Amino acid sequence: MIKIAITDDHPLVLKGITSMLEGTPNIKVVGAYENAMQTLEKIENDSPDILLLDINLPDINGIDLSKQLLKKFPEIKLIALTNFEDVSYVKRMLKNGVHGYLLKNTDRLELIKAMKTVLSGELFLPDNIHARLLNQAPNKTADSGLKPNLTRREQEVLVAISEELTTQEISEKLFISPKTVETHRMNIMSKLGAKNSVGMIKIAMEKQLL
Amino acid sequence: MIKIAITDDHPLVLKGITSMLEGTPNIKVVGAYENAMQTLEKIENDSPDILLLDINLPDINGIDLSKQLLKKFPEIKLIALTNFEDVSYVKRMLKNGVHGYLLKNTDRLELIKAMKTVLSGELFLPDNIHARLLNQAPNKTADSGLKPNLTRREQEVLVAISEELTTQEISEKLFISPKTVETHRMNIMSKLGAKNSVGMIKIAMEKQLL
DNA sequence: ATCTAAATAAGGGTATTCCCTGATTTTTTA
DNA sequence: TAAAAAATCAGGGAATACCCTTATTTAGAT
Repeated sequence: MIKIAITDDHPLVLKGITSMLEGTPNIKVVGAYENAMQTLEKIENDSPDILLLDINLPDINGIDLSKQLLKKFPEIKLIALTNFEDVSYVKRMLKNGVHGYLLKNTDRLELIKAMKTVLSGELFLPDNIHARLLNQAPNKTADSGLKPNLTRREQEVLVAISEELTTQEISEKLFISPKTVETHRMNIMSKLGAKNSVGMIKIAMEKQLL
Repeated sequence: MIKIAITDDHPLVLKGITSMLEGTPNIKVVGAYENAMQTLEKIENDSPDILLLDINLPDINGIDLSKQLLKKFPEIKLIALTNFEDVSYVKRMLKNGVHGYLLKNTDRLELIKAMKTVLSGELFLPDNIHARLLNQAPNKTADSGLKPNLTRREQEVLVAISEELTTQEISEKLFISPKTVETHRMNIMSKLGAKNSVGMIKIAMEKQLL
């Protein structure tokens, strides 16, 4: 029997995961905590094999909590729960010894797979993020559901925008019309799901396109 | 019997809400949709009284979807599901005629209360967000030691800009004049040495201000 | 209590981005 | 070689950002 505990300040997530795991043989949810303090208080008594740990907690951040937990309970496997926006956190948590991470829009199968993986001593890294995070080298084989593939020209325009150039300046730099630059910019924004140039640069940096 | 449907691309949320409402008398979850398209396709057939609608959907945004839904099905009550980051969206959705909103870290009681409220024809606005909106909860930037000398307000404006909000939207979020927002933005750019908002966000991310 | 930094606000612009539409040419890929 | 993707260009207008200046009110520090 694998014992699971969850720390998340969203009751919805707590309920959701519990519900997902209900009826799964050999897995039992033994604890559900809403913040770091509660986790530290109750986890010893519940003695879970795995703790699913939300990164955004109200009291202290997931990084500090994971450090403390790993120090006190080195036998517990930690899986970070995260939205994909939290990439930088995840990186740091992995460095701190967290055993895996899951996107919050995970499904039941992945959840179970993650648990088996970390229990076997391996790291669990969902491959869609994994590619983005650790695979700095552009691996074109991966189905880039999350990493939008910009064309060469779009990439150039993106870089130019990130250099604070105006449309006019970019057009002069690349020897194309300002209208073309605008088209490229719109297409980049569309591909990245950004509402404006600020979002474009933010997302591009998070996805390591810059 | 109150019929509920849910639109959210996170299976966790779907499961969580369904699980929360299970066993509640007079409430039944009749539909669960993962995106806007599915919602539009299936909602007529399911004919829920209330739709819980996530604001961040993969295909189109919650604002557009709520507009469409309210036009086609004016009798349906819409409750926006949101993280607190989405304050500006919520405002716009309320303007569009949405009947209430819930934080995703809601609990069962609030959920049920929200439903009863909107069914009675009133708006449901959870008071914790209300307080947040009114008080302008200071963002927790405890470790401001390393950072350039941005003031608290500048920090808030910076974050808002990074969330792709316009000057107008930021002014509504922070309850200050658009001109003040512009002043803050100018001062931030000046402090960071950026030529425009793009540079501002880029530098801010590099300096880990975001 | 006084001084100072911060936050607020506005006028009056100019520059730039954003958005939609529609289109032609070039390059890559199946 | 045909089809698809990429790159090119444009008009026209709305929305937003950018810039400089000045000024009052508020809050924090000595």
